[in-house]
Amino acid sequence: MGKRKLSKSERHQALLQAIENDPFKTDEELAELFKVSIQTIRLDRMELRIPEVRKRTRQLARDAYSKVKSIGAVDVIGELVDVELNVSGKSIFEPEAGMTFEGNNVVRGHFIFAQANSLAVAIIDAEVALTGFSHIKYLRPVQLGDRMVAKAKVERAKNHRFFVRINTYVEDELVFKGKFIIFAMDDHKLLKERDTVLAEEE
Amino acid sequence: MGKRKLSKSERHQALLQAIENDPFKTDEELAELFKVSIQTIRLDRMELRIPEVRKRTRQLARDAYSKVKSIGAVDVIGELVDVELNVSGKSIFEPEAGMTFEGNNVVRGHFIFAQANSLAVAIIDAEVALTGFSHIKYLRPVQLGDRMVAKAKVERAKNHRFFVRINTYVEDELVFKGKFIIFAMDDHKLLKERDTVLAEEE
DNA sequence: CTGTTTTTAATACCTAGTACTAATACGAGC
DNA sequence: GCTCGTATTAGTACTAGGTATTAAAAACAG
Repeated sequence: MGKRKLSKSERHQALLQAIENDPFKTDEELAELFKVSIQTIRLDRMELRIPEVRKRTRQLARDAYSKVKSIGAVDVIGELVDVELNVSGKSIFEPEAGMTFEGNNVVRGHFIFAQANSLAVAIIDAEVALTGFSHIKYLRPVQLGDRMVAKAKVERAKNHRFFVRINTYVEDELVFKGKFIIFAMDDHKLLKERDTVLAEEE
Repeated sequence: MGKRKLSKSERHQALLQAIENDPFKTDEELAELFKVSIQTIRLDRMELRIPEVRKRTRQLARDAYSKVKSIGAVDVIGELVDVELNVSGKSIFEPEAGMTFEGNNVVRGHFIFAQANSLAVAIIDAEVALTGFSHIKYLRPVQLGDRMVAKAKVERAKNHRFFVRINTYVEDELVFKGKFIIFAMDDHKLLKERDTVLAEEE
């Protein structure tokens, strides 16, 4: 695999990736991985505003714990513009304070995800939609104050399944991309019933 | 609320509770909470085999991340004995190494949960069962080598919803209790379809 | 070859602990 | 009262995984 020495910006990209798919790595491990000193990794993290491993994992734990993970339950994140049902759509979202990591101004990934997810669901003409997803990629960190534009395109539709591609941009720079599979359901009695039962059980 | 000084064992109980519903508390915060010194808290944690806050949260993060939380996907945890379909059941489970927290021998909660969940699902006579749950309580830590006996009783059944109470014991001492709601479904085409589609999308 | 950027090094400090030793307080029985 | 044993608190040395800062060395670009 890639052995030649990476440039700073290449390393930054690789670092974002590496931490994305294993947030538990310490600076020491990352330094070994990229064959640079620990200090270099720390500088990189500063520039990329990536918090230390303990804060990263604490945040992960908190997210999971406080069930903010009920992303599916969020109504709509972002303002819808240009919706052509079952074909394409666009949404604009400006993250607010409280959506960032402690201290710095980098927007937490699941809000970016949530905007994309909301849009994917919104453009499908169905009463109830379930999402499956794959090939999600966060390309650059998004800052507080950035204006996120998500664009959706339905690539295929088969039976009641829609394959939707979402690209999210900040000032024409791609920050996120993902493929979503939306299941449109008419018969949604089951889900509704489940919710009401859970509610009735206090 | 409870102001009088707690005895050691009372404090131990309270400590388990406190950490259960906020695993992010540091020893310092716990010490303030119980009006004892940090050292006392540390001694308590030792005795109860509760790891430090950083390990607790790292574990939480890992659990959430590695989606071992796909507990629903686990086939069956524990050996079924005495099953009377749609009425009651019992299962026996002896946790193995690897199901404990790093270092000490305390069994991780989701295995206890998984046994209960498995049993609840198993005693319901249906092709596919979805679980909703509530009122879960871990009462005492379970050690490696403990033999966990889970007992299930169907309390109510309405339409295709079953309300199941599970109590888990170690040597006749209650270690876990929970109420589960099981949704029995005949028409499980949707779920199956969802899986095959996700698989076909590599 | 000089100037700038990038990388590495070195140091002091921080949090939230472990591991250990030692001193003190508290209650029960006599 | 005093004494024994448990419970609690105190104190010290050490650890991981950092932050923050200053300074030196290396790499590269014109």
